[in-house]
Amino acid sequence: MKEIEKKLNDNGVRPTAMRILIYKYLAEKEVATSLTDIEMAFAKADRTTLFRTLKTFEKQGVVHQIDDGTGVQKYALCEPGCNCELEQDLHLHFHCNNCDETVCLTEHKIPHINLPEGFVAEDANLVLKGICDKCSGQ
Amino acid sequence: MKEIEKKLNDNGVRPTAMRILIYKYLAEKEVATSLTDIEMAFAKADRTTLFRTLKTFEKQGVVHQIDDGTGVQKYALCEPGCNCELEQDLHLHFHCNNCDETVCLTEHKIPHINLPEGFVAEDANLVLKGICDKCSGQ
DNA sequence: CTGACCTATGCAACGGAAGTGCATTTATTG
DNA sequence: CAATAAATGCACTTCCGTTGCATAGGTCAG
Repeated sequence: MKEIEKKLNDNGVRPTAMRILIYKYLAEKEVATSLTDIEMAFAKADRTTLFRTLKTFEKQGVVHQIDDGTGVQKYALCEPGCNCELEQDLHLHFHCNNCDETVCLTEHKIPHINLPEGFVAEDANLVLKGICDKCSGQ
Repeated sequence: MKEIEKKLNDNGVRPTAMRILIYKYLAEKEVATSLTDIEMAFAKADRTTLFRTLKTFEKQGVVHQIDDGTGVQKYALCEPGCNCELEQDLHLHFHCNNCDETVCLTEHKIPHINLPEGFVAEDANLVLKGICDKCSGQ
């Protein structure tokens, strides 16, 4: 518990009870999580609070946002030392068509792409879809 | 005009007046187009009709859907000979943060990625964001 | 030609999700 | 303890995708 408080403090986020719980939830879940997921888990909490908590986490580099093509924004904790905004740190995400879960493949960076003249890339998003390790093992 | 009719027929889409107009609009626009874009251009037409037309086009391989991370579904005409569903035909898309337009880079295929054991990729989506050729020239 | 039929179109409404404004509570600091 | 700032909760809006149902319009068999 204390580590979470410290982690949040280090990122400039005031460690309120709610925020610690949300952080803990994200840490245990280990897959990309939507606002609605969190809402289900914390039925008492207000959607707005959860929404703003995630936005705060994102701004302060605690989580990064993931667009996995489902049309729902998801979030996952940043790895220690993760610099989401830097192009070389962009890892890819895998969305399982079977269990509908999305995971970060932090070891797999997005390869560099040679663009046509005039195009300047600042950011990239790569999502692979298919069957994940848990589902393919069945 | 006749070519469009033929093209639609060849793809198993009945070439109604509306559909020909929509096809023409997409062809002239040359960038990924949202339902709302089309709605603006055809103020008299009903949103549902446009929506269903796009879905029909998609199913019949006339257009492919693009998720450029803006949270809005977009569509673009398939190139002749494009097999959107095949993995080797997956090209990448470029979203300009300045003019907000998304273009297909049909020449640039998504590079093959080696996934961890147990992961089976069936589909992929790569979106680069930055400044496009038109905007960087200014 | 005509009626039966299928398809396309139009209208209305729903539902999910992101987002905002404002009031209230909780925490921090002088 | 008072003053201030930050976090939380409630209500509401907007946007977009989507569906159900009724109608119009083209197609085809008899």
